[in-house]
Amino acid sequence: MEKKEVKPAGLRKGLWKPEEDLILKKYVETNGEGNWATVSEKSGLMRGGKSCRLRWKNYLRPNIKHGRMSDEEKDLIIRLHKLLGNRWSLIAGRLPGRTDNEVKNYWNTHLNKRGSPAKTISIDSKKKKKLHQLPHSQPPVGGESPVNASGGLDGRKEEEIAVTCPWIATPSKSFNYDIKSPLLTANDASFFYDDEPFIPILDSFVLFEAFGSSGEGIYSPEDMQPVLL
DNA sequence: AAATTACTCAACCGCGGGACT
DNA sequence: CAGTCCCGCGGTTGAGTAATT
Repeated sequence: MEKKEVKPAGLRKGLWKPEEDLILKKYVETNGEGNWATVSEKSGLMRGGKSCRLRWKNYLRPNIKHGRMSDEEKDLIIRLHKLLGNRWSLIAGRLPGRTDNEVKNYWNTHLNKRGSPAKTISIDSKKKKKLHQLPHSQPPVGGESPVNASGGLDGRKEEEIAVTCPWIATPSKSFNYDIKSPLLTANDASFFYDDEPFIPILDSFVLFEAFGSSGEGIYSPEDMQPVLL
């Protein structure tokens, strides 16, 4: 399966100019989102579809919030990351006006560096999807690594999943160890994007997945309780 | 004031998944 | 079922800026 994007010659790269933003914005307003692959030829923008989609999603889309993260947002990011790992789109989905890219950047620059210099909780990016995107890069609530508990994943070395955040590594000292629910109730509709309807069941599923559903007995139903809505 | 270093974050890249044919 | 296309995701890069020497 060849996935290489066709890259017509002469496509612009790099920072977007205000004129380009304007063109893209007008294009989306009249044609709607989607069909990014054809945006460049239809709008006259010399940009690839991916670039257009990213620009729209991260900057031009209505209700995008820029600027400093509030303490509440920081806290939520930390808590959600603890639960979900590097699933930035899921985390961003719970932060109104914030994009996955922004959350990811914020984590990497402001929050992750609070941990060890060990660059990242990295699972080899090529392996990550094979792991079914389970956030085992971070031990969930409870401290003990599910990897250790289950004898390792794909023979990964322990160093690779080294915990980088001391407040996670030492849960008893974690300021948020007794995590309640970082997720909101369905009633809190204003908290979510219009185009990302909040589905409690789905979120429960995500959390279930995040906590492991293979019956390894790491997390009892009691453990699950606080995060299930 | 100039040079260097550190930091931030916008954008790119490669990949996997799903829809469609 | 296999191939192709499009979309979206997470990791990484590098330009721009701020801080420091």
